[in-house]
Amino acid sequence: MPTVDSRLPRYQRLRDDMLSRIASGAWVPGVAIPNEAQLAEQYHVAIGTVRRAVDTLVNDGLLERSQGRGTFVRRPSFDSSLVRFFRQIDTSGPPASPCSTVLSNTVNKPSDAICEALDLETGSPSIHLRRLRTLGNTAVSVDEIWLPVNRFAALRDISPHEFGSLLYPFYEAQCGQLIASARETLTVVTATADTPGELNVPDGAPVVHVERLARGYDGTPLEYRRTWGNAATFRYQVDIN
Amino acid sequence: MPTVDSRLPRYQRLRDDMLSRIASGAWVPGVAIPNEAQLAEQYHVAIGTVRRAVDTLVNDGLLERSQGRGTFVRRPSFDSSLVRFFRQIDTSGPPASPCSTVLSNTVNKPSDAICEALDLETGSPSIHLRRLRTLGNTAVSVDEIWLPVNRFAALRDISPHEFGSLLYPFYEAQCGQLIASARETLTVVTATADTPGELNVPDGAPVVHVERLARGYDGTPLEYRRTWGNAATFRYQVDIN
DNA sequence: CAGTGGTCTAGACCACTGT
DNA sequence: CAGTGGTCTAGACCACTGC
Repeated sequence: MPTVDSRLPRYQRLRDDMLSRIASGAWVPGVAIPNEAQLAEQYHVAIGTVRRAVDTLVNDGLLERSQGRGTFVRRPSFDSSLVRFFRQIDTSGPPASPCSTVLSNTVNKPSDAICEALDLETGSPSIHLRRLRTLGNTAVSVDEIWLPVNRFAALRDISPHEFGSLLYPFYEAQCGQLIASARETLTVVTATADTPGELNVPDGAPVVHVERLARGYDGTPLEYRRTWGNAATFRYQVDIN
Repeated sequence: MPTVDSRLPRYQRLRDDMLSRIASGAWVPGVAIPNEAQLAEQYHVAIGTVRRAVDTLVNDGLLERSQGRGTFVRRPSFDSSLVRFFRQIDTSGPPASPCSTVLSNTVNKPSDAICEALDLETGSPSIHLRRLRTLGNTAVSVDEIWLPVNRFAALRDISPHEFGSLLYPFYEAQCGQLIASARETLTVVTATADTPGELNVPDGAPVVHVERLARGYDGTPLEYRRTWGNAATFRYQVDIN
């Protein structure tokens, strides 16, 4: 057990160490981590203690167990993202599957607020994507995305139509950048001249705005995103207790 | 271990049994449940198995452990309710604490949809509360609340100003009805003549609408609620991974 | 079949709470 | 101080996966 040896419980120190292995990329999504008996031996603890540490990481969504196969680093699925709650508005036709298209890929200087969110010097250039999401024949949302050039340089030479439908696996494949978590903030605004025209909402109509800051396993901010969507297509549900 | 003895793991059967003790009121919020050694003996299992069952209920927010004191049935706090994300709009003055007032308490026949949600015969009468929530000098939201008369009869003779600021503890004290969980659905609408006038929003302005169905420990629907709030004061945040 | 995670036990010892 | 939950151990056996 390296590093600090304060009087934290062993399973927590163990958890922290396993987390750093994930963050550093030593353990990578898709391949099994060492089995419980091996971990118990490596860390000189009982197998029950290993299980407990693994439990906490499974709970946090970082690991995934599969009986008989092993324990794996999980790729975040973002199932609970707010932007998944835009629904099809024209239900007369058949249910449509969502589709997304990158409209443009440029490099520019984002606002000071965005630089700050991404931990960049104010005025630094940044990769800027615009993306349209549709459901059936109607536009549901428009994304504006900013990425730091130093980590995402490989994206500069890629033309919009070459982007995949899912961006996060694409980031991983092209730039080796893994998204681990994000914070989203929802507000409601009214459409103005600044609202992305692709949405086709009249001025004054309510628009749902979602701001997202996504981070890597080590907590570094990797992506800043703003999404606008027609409020009429938005329906969000939570269970509480 | 009463009831079914299928091939579920013991800790799950144990969990189910403890859950039914909570649902039936045999274990009540505020007083400690039997200690782990006693439970282990009662159920004829090892203490580790008891701990595991308790763990799941703690995770689900139904029990609460307190080292050295005991394990208790938890009163739900509804910290993550959507309606807690209406914020003060006039931040020039001092930060204000939220305040809520019951405006009216009547008995009437709610819409068919509401009867269905509450598992009532269509056309059954129901208790109907209207409530105003303010933050500082501004109205943040208006609630319309429906409660089945058979369980909440004691509320009929209570005049609006006698209601407490927190309704759920009030339900518990007056009617012995405990709220265990709820489902909330958020949509965005535009203000019309039907929008509660207390909100002071102009026609056409965006309004956040939250629908809530709250249930008891046994899953019975106990309260149906609709909340309207000025969208400009709404800011909702989630962490995802 | 060997290897993995899942369940369960019985017990030791620690840390915190309230009297 | 006695009583509670919190940590940790070492081992047995089961259930599932993939070869």
